[in-house]
Amino acid sequence: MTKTQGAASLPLNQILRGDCIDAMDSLPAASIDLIFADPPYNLQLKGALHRPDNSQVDAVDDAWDQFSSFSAYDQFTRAWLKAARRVLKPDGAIWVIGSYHNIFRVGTALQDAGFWILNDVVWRKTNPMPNFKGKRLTNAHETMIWAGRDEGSKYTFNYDALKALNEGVQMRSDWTLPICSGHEREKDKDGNKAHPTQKPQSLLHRVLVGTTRPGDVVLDPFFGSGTTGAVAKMLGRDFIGCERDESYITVAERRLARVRKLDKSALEVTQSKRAEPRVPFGQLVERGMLRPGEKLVNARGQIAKVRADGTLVADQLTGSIHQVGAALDGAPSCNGWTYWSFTREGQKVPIDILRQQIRAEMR
Amino acid sequence: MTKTQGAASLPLNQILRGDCIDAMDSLPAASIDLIFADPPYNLQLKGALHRPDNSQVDAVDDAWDQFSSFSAYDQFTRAWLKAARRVLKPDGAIWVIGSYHNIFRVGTALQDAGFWILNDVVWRKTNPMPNFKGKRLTNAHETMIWAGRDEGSKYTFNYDALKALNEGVQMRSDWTLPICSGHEREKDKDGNKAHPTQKPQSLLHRVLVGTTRPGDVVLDPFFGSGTTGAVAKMLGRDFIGCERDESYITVAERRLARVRKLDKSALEVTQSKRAEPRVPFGQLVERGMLRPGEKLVNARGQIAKVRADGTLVADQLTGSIHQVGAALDGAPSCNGWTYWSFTREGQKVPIDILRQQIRAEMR
DNA sequence: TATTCATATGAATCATCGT
DNA sequence: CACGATGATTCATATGAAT
Repeated sequence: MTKTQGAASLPLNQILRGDCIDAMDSLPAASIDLIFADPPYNLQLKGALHRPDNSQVDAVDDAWDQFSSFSAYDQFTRAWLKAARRVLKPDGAIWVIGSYHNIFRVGTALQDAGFWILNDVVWRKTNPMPNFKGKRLTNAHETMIWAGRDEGSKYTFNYDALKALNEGVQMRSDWTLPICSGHEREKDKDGNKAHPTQKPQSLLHRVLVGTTRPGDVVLDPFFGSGTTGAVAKMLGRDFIGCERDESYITVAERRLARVRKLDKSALEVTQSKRAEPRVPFGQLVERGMLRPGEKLVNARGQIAKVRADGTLVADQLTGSIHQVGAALDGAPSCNGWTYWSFTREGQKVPIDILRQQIRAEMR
Repeated sequence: MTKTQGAASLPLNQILRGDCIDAMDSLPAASIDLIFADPPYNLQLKGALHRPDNSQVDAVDDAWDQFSSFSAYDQFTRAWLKAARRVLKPDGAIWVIGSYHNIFRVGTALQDAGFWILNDVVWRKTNPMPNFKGKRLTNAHETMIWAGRDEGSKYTFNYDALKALNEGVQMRSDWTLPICSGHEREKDKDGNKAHPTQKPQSLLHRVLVGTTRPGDVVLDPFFGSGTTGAVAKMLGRDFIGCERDESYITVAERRLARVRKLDKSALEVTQSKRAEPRVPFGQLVERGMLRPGEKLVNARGQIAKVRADGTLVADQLTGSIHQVGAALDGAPSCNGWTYWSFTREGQKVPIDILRQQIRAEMR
């Protein structure tokens, strides 16, 4: 299918084979409404990584993620961004997703090329891979940059749609969503994951609902398994994908054939009521609601002292509020939140009151 | 107070007046354990912003946040990072906080200068300022970059303390904390906020508990209202601040005078097992806790026999508790201490229990 | 059918010390 | 510096078998 766009026409809802720069250069200038790009992250992993149970992590070690230096990665980034900028309409916008390995290079290149950053958005993963060796923090998020083509671009932003998606509260710059797994994950003929870094549809759903209109043309220069195309088709947007790996193209085409455009009623999303958020006891210390060194007391008048990392000490015992409570009672377990009290103005107050305060703030 | 550091001495727990580059250049090389930097964000705000109720937002429009171009900001960033890198110990690390206006420039400059990014950490604000005009997403987070001085730096990471702070679950790269407000916010003599961008103590608490040791020297090149110094003092770390604005120095010094160091027991945090002394398995045999010839068993019921020199035999296999365990599982490695159990009174007991007994005696 | 248990796995720059 | 030995280390889901 093609669409007349000014004097030229666009190869809509197709995957363009080969290098994305060549593919974008073949399109007319100022013809695209939105670009979503998931470029290589330049991970540069060294050796194999094993889980504590000795299973090996299936790492992203594909040739397409290998660059010889930051400088080589920058050159690559600036080249594809230049081609991307040419095909964008003056009021068009771009999203790029990445991790700390590459996102700072991408952000700098975007600003240097004249794009105007509108927000950086954090995708908080509900189920990230842990840090198996305990040497760093769990890498639990990825970063997306949303930018207009120019400082003055009149970008599309469906404020009320996103507010509705967020239970009537203005959508924030941090999005909590699970990684792509289960039925949603595309498999090859052996049942293995067909693409190492398939993005969840929920992420693209939010991007496209929030920053495109029905009938808009969305370009994805690194199409991969085709999540952008699948969600675009479902939401009644047109897409153009670029991909140089034939096996990914095969997977994406099979996937796209399965996708049906949603009717209006199906588009209405139902939000599940989220459970009460977990509040670590240490947060009461960090936030100064309890001082390190402060004394807590249980119903029998036994005392424990708070430490800077949110653990307690009582007699010879050390551990979490739950562990120390259980040990003092000789019980297998204990709810520390209701077990311990602190003192304010001569009154004993259960520490759970403080947790409730934090939860109230989080809402 | 000063501390002898090699041949030179450090102006500990003081605020150095003037430009931070000059101040850092006056310090000896390789003398600082950790740097926490909250540089200008280069916001480049245009006009005044009003809330829906027509009150005006008190914007960050200070002269110190004005740069003529991205290039000028980059030059500034690369200059202070160079000075910062010189004063860091080889195994030192740096934290830099910023927003999408500047953090991509900072991250690129860090990587180009040879720092090695360990994590990017998202500070999710529980109570961010909304987007009043409904033109973008609520800017609800800021980004921190944590980086070692070099790729191979043996940075400090108190994994177990952070895990304890997070209720026994590995700490993630997204931290949900409220902004600094209320009585924590430093006020000037008119009762107005004394600094436009004061950071919450909870943020620094987590940074310093997680990535410094008691007695470490923490440098903050953009000291401002002195949050880094206040939390460092409280946690028994030494600090050095740099600040060129006399009014901020006045505020910070008044604030620091109020802060009390926590007592020792409150400062102790959960220790890593790696810090425990190493106990050779042979010592269990020497001490008669296990007899030569005694049988050990793994989870699958496979048996190995203890020899007088502290090696094991199973089938044709001989070697350390780790080597025989790994070989039986066909695994690349194995922690023999948790892999093997012995029998006492009909009960299977992990041999690690015996190691813990020896360690308890050593204390 | 409901519940429990065991197993698999995800964009990861993932160890340290002594010889 | 290279190498070998020691030994520390995981969270949330999805899936499928067993009860």
